[in-house]
Amino acid sequence: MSKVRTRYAPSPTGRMHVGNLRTALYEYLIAKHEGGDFLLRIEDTDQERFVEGATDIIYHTLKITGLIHDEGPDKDGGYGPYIQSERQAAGIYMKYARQLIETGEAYYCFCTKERLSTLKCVVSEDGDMTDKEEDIPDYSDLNDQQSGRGEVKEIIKYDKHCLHLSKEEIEANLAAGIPYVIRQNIPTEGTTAFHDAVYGDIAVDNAELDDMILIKSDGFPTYNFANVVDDHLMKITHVVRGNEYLSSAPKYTRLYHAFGWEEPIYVHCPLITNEEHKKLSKRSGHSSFEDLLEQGFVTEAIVNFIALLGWSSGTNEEIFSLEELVREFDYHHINKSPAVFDMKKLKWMNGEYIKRMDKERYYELALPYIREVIHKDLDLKKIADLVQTRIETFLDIKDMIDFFEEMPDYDTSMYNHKKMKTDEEISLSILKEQQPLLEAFDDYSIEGIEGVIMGYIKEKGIKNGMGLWPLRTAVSGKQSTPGGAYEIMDILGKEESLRRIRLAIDKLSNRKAAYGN
RNA sequence: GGCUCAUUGGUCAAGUGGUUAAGAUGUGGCAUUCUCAGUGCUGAGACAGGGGUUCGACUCCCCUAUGAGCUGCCA
Repeated sequence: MSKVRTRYAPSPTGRMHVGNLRTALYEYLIAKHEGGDFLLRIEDTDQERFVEGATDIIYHTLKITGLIHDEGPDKDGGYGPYIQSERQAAGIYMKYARQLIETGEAYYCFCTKERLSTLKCVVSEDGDMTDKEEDIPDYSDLNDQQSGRGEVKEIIKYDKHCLHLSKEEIEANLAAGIPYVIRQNIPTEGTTAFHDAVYGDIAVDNAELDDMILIKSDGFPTYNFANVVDDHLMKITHVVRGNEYLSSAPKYTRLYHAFGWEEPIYVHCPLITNEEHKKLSKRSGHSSFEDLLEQGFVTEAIVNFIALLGWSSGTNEEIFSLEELVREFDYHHINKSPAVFDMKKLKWMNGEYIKRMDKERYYELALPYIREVIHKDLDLKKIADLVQTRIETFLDIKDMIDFFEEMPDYDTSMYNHKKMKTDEEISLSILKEQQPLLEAFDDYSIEGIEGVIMGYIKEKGIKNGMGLWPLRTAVSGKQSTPGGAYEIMDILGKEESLRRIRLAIDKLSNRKAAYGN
């Protein structure tokens, strides 16, 4: 069996959609699981949608996720060029298109858009005929279209008008420089069948298939054509792509047959949807890898999570490093039904990764978020340690530690706590008693403070909670904090801790005065 | 509208004719801890519906329903 070769073939149109990232992941895993090669091919045949800088995003994403390609524009493996616009310039696609014309599998089409629009029309609900052109949604943001074609009742296929042009007419048109496209000639009868590794055998009536355009009037190939040609030329063994391509797969099959090429193994992946079970869109706010990074997720967790969207190891294990995924991944276990991108579970998984992260890397990632909140001269690493086991994303840090920077304005009712058997009254007297003890010593380490406070609690014979709840509340002003009173005071230091305790005493005293008891 | 695909707890999912239908996440409770988080224990929660085939169907077939994707000189 020949060496496994897979390819990731994104078009540089912006951010890296998580669906595409998962496709890249699966392609990488399939190749690496078998010791094969993973290639990168840039599909920039749509000049209108090309976005400056998008290729950099692709390179960068593959790099930081660890999906390292063996061949690509920057790594020649002998099958280049790896950028379709360059391949186009080299005349590759036109050459193969002409070959198809020779054999009658394709033909020139000189139809104008106007003529085509009379063919393809839209009948709206009320029966009005509208020009289809007007109804074409903004495809640059197709994902956000909720029902761009909701009213489409009927679309008529291309009528093969130009298939019947005589050789002379074609020559004359070409000579006259009339714009043309090259279309695939699909038989009107019979069926086309193909096999997909995930979905099994699928057959479609040829009558359903449109004569799709292979070469556009600007001379560029369409995705449909370039993909087939390049996959063959680059000896791709497993073609992995999203489920949205399943319907067009028969056309690709016809192309392979037309060329007499062997078909690759198709692996169509289930769709990734949002909570509403719709294709993940920009509106959901987390459709791209970059969105996720901005939301405080770590790359390993993202990779791990999306690997599990449509695939399962069959074991009870869910946390996998990329290396483990390479070892475990078997594309035969990819499942068919669409998967909802569940942020809740991603958050959980991200938390797991943060907890397991070694200190050095964790500090590197967390410190920037801490610096956003803390400007005082505090031990930021200690603060980071406190939240490492408590956050799910780095964005959680802010709300958790803001009280270190500035004492929040809190209500004294917070001192009422049934379980701790404490209220404002009790808290006030406890704080008043603890204050001088805390004034009188200088070792503000966790152990030092613990020694003093525990000594006090023992002496008074009260429960830990009763002795600690008022203190923690006083120094934090928060219902809940990462870590306890000792840890907080250790970070705050003697001066600030006592300042806050005095503040609390004042606050409680004033309240007492106000209520007159 | 047509075509294609899908349908196991809220979500991700295991399961390939005989199971008490895993596990995870989320969610409820209890315990522990000065709070939170964590940890431990524990609870609730699923085979879309209807017909077949079969001794037996979550598993196979058909129909229905629902959902999704495609239906572009976009990928």
